[in-house]
Amino acid sequence: MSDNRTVVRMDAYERITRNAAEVVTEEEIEALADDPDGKRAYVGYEPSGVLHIGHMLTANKLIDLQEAGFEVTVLLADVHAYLNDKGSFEEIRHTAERMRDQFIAYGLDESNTQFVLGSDFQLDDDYTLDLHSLELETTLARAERAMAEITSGDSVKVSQAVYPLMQALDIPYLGVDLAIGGMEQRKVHMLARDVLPSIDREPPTSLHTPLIADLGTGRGKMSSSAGVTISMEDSRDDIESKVNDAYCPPTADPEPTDDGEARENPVLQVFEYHVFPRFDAVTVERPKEYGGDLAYEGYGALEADLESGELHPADAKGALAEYLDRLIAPGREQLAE
RNA sequence: CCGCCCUUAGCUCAGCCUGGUAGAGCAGUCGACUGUAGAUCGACUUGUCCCCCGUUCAAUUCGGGGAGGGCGGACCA
Repeated sequence: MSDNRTVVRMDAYERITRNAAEVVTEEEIEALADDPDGKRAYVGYEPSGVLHIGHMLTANKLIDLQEAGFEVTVLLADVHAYLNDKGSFEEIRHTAERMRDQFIAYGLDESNTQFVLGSDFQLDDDYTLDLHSLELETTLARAERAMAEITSGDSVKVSQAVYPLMQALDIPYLGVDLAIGGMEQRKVHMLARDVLPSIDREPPTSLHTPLIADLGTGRGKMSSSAGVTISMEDSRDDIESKVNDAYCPPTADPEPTDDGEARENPVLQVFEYHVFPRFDAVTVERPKEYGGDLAYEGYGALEADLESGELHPADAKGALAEYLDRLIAPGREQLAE
């Protein structure tokens, strides 16, 4: 923090809640923002070895929280991944180890981030008995609903009903004040709020990041399993090509498809949720014939320029690839070792 | 445990009755047109037809066995 004078000072509440799709509850977040020091937030990730843009979105929020004074726990959820049919336990555990370095390379503050392996505490006797207690409190239908957006595979296993209950239980066991996740996690967090009091634990406050639309179509949500994603494995050329192929009408509010399915502008979304949170200023390089370079200090101005036609989507894409590459380069180098 | 149905391209499925190694839509790839993408045209690609055994000159197709998935198995009808 050697040069704070050029950085716009943001108060804790604003930094904590910016770019959030939802916060539960507003009052609880305000209380945390009033005195963030020593408070702990967490995200759980199923280990995948390589960080992708979905991980990066919640990681941005963790960085915000660290800058607001929070302490941060990253749960490398090896047991969860196992329950979600992601492979053998040994394989999962191995990839979990690689993930830690990926997060550090991405920009989490190493001295202020606690990495915890799920299996380090989720197999303890007390935990197991508490888990069974939550199982007793929860109908199968409720657990299945909570998992609807998370489950992999086409048939629901008993393990996948246990999964959200463990997620709930992790919160008190990790001593967490604030649970972070994408919007696909909201039903799990609501379940946690409902069931934790039954074992005399505090219901958690949660904050959910938005889901970014599929890069290629602007429809649905970007997924690492289907469609195009961006990860730390991508070369500069990969990124340029993926960004160039992205759906990008010259507006922030595209027309729905002929079938009536809603569409977003994923290029703008990536600027909003990935680029501007990490860069104070963004320069769009533009050939002289089209008016020369443009500079932005916030997302709103860039969106407005795209909307008005001042900024052409092709130029926006060029800048997006450049800044995404800067975000990914450290992780890519780390992977290469 | 018992019964019925399903398993064919990345996805949803047709074909099998009347055996001769297979199709559609969507997706994807490549061009054209746009200073991006999309839309729209044009061209193109894709398959252990779930596995094993049997019958047959020949099996995705017929028979048997197995695996995976779905639904059902009080009463009422």
